[in-house]
Amino acid sequence: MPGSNRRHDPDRRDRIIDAALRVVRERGIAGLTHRTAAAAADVPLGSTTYHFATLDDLLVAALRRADESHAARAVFSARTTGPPPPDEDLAAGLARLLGEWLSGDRAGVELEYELYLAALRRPALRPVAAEWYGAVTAALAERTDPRTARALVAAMDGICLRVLLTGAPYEEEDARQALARLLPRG
Amino acid sequence: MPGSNRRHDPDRRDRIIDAALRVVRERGIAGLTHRTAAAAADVPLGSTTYHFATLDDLLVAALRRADESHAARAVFSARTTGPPPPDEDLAAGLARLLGEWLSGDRAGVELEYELYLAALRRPALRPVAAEWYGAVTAALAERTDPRTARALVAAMDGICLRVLLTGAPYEEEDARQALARLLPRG
Amino acid sequence: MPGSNRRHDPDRRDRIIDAALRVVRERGIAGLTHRTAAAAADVPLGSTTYHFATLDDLLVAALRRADESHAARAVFSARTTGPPPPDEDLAAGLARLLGEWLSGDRAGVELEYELYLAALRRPALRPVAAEWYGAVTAALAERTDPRTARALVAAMDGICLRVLLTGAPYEEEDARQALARLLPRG
Amino acid sequence: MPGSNRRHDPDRRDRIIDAALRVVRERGIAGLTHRTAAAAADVPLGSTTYHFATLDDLLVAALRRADESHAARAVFSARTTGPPPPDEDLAAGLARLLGEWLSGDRAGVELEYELYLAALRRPALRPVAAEWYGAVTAALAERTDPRTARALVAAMDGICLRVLLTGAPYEEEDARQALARLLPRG
DNA sequence: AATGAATGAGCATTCATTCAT
DNA sequence: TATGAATGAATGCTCATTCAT
Repeated sequence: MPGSNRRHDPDRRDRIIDAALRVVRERGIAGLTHRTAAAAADVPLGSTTYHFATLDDLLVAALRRADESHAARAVFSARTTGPPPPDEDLAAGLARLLGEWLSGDRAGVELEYELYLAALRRPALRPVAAEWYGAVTAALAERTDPRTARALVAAMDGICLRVLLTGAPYEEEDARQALARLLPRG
Repeated sequence: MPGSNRRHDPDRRDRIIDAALRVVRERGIAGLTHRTAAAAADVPLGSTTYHFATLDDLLVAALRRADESHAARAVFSARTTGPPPPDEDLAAGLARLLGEWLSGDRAGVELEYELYLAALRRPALRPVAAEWYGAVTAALAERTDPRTARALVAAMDGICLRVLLTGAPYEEEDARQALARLLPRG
Repeated sequence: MPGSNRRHDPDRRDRIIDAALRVVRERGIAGLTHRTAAAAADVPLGSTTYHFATLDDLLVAALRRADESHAARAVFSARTTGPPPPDEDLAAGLARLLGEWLSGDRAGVELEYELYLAALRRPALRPVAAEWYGAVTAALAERTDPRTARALVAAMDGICLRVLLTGAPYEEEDARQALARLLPRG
Repeated sequence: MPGSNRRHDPDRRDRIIDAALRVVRERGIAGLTHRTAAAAADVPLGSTTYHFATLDDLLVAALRRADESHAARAVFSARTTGPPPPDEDLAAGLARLLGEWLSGDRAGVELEYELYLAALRRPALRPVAAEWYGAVTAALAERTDPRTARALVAAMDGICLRVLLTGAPYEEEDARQALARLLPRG
């Protein structure tokens, strides 16, 4: 069986990280262990402990990668840069964006939020959370002033949180109106 | 040997909940197990599993109690009921309240937020989170309309989250201004 | 709430036994505990331990009741007594009977066999097993001689066992032929 | 301290299986746990869970080994292959074989039957039971046709079952006569 | 007579980590 | 360099039984 035991496997480390992200997506951070990562990556247990001596090492690597490929961030950038769509204002655009995000891949939404919220208890993750917050705020600041951008991000965060934590439905018109109020009055 | 084994202990359930809150405060939700709760409450392991068949049951009880004894809620009520303080508007009051809360017992703040955020991945906690959200919103609605109250709560949630997750300092004036914008325009 | 706490409940013991049988049917003997019986009977745990001090007491009572209401036994009697059906011989009738039994309520079949086989390791159940064996043999002996009846019962037992233990399909024609060979040659 | 902890122990898996068989022999399947197996094999608990992730895995291995080393099977082969003993026919040989088996190591007989019968409620064991059934039937089929072999095995199973479950004595002459009837009539 | 509370023992299983190869 | 084997600790949870009421 040629190739059955891949002795030289330079991508293995990367594949373990991807597998770890998959595990967190499906079973939460609490479900990430050396074993679950090894199983998801289809590598021996010893391989995960070899490449990531402790679980924290693996978690940090996973978060870093999640940050890089963060879907929401890309979407944010695409939507909030460039000339504004002619027929909708910023508040309506953001409200619609939230609606699309929340009604899309829910597992992905939860994955991103869980990683983000994990910073509450893991100081090591705070720089990553701060980076993400800064990136989103900066993207929004291109369409308004920085202070307003921070307020918008906070409000959007709180709105999403309510949906995700209480199971309440997302009310796009409510969100649009709240975000609109936060904009500077011409 | 009378009294050597306290078979009759009517407050035991309550003491276990308190112990669970202490454990979560000090070691996070991940540190809460039947065993750690039993040790913290100084009761046998079987006692925790008897009163709370699953860990989720214990977590729900803990979150509910945290809500009940939530300092912030009491303060909310005190601040938002009765005639408004003459020399400060609602936005300034809420911004000051957040500042006091965030600069007070930080471990307590993290405890409450961690329990609240845990609902993201634990559906059993969602009804409790929803209750809490509803109670806070209702308290605020007495000073404004319900839709505005929801927007205020979301914004405050998002503002706190940023402080807690990124380590950024709390900017009371920023918060005041954002909350003020959310109020209906006279 | 009238009747909500039924203080005097003379059928409770009986209901617990019925519940125990239901538990064994669904989860096997290994699944029968004071707790599962209490839950199935919708009575407090203390009620099961009160009426049946040990689990064995409950198990014995359950087996006795199963024996009484043994469906297969009734069917056997109905089929093997009275004048023989004109157009089928004894072997064909028994083979058909087995087929009907095995293709009917499989949980019931497994319940009965599990209780029966439990006598292997529980001497207390052997008299019950012996009684059942004797009853079936006696019913068959009315249509042939006792020695042949015992052989028929043994063969039927072995045939069922193969189906139940290996998952092999029941082959009625094979069974009919084997049973026919066991009959005395005219 | 060389040798103080035997990290390298290539036979450990085998010893655990043997220990499991010993446990089942003495305390029944219900008495087989990871812990009892570990204690009987004089290995740490983790060693049993490492080699057999679930109890069913251990049970399957035990049943397979019991089958392999099944004394009866060896005897079967010896008795049923080669030229038939001149002075006894197949039925008499099998009846004698059963008698020897049932009057020999009774704990061993019960061990094997208990493992075999456990397939009734444990689907994981069914393939092993089917293998065993097939092997015995194939051995017998060398002395007669397959259909007759299956009938003989079923009858022998039923005969043994009656002895084991009801405590009735084994009647070799009855058995011989029943098995003889099952043979094809020349 | 009946039962809620209690508890120590035990369960299968998972785990991070170590170690010999 | 890589990994199968190993292990002690811990996990959530179930249990039969006891006991005070």
